Amino acid sequence: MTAKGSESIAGAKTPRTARGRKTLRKLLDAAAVEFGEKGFHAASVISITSRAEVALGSFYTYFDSKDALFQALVQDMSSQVKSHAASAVGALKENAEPSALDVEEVALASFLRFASEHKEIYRIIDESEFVDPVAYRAHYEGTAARILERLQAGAQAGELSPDVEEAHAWAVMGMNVFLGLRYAVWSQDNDSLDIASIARKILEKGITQSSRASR
Amino acid sequence: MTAKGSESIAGAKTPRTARGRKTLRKLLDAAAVEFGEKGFHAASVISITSRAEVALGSFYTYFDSKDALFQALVQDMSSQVKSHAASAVGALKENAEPSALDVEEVALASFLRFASEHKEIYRIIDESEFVDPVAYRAHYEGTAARILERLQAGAQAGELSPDVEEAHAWAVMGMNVFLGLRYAVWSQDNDSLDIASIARKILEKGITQSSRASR
DNA sequence: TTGAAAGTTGAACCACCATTCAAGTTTATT
DNA sequence: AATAAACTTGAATGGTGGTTCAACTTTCAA
Repeated sequence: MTAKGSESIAGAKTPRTARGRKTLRKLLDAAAVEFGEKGFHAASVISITSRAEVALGSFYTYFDSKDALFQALVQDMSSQVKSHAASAVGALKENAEPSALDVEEVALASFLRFASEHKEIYRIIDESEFVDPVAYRAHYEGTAARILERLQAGAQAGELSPDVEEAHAWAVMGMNVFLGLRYAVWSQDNDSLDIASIARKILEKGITQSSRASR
Repeated sequence: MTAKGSESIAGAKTPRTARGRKTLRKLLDAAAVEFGEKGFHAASVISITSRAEVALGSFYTYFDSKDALFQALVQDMSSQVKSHAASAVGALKENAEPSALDVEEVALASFLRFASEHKEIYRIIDESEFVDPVAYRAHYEGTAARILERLQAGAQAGELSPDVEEAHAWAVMGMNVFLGLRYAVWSQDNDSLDIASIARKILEKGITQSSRASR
């Protein structure tokens, strides 16, 4: 779960021994589960430490406060979403020059897969609106900016309408987020790929130049 | 603010005198502001009563608990969003037989107007995910169901693709919600009508039958 | 091996509310 | 005017849960 192995976690005090690193990881994992299940306020520090099988006091060896832990988790989740999509898109570009729509479809499909494996992200990102508003805005503004870049690249290439602007990115993001909530988090029975291809079709004749859309 | 004048509020004890009705209204309005500004947990009962200029104890004359008040507010907000959009769409149908896209555009425009006048809705609905999960699901499932009905009516009329299904409704809802967050709640400088027409164009060639989209 | 640094432990502290309640005031009714 | 019902008031209660801390154990380095 959570990020890689060795880089230091924002907001957490960096452990100096192997034992410390193990404890920190246990705390982060337990916290992700607790916050995902109960939300920030209902999850107590003691519920987190006992899930992690660590003493209450140890918590404060690694975090200044319950808030600091939550903020660390938001950052971690946010950057995981980002890098997950980025690597899926990157992989796609390895082989051929994909169309802008291929890119969006793959980005959504990878997001859906990620969300169904980490259903906590929704609750954690959502609750950051109240616990860490700056991180909340940063998450969505950053995501929208990345989408907009892709769309503008598509416009540049002549595949998408030259009028694409910020609002289009927010519309795409909204679609993706809600499809994820409904079909990755709330239920699993639908195939992610089907959902992604529905979204693709919506975009296909929506932001493609109409002269090409008619084909 | 909040609902009309005389109907009883779900979850609140109905006052029997004019003085009581006035106090209840003050509490509901103060609560909407407090919850909107601080969120459910950071807003204390005493902060609500003192904003309403009412004694702490009076709160419990009208509500069984802080939770009950919040639930009343969620229901109120949810049904206000619903009826606001419904009446805008209803008004549109008075004059002529509008196209399915006209209907969606008007529904979004009215939602954006409503959201910019009631920026609290976002935080209240969002936080209901943690405070009253049943209401949270009900809100989004209900909204999606209403959108789907409209889309299916459009399909019936031959204007929209016959394949429209639940996922399309969720995609539209996601678009609308995020456009509202960005352009009605977070900033105001853009014209709601411009945003609604951008969304309309996205849908226009996305869910319109391609034979017609080519025109 | 040994001392210092790192990490662990859980009881105790404390601040913060949600909620209760008994005593008071206002309003409606006859 | 008189009485009951409705409503108001804010101090007191009780529980929760974040945070601190001093004693203890483990790990690391020389």
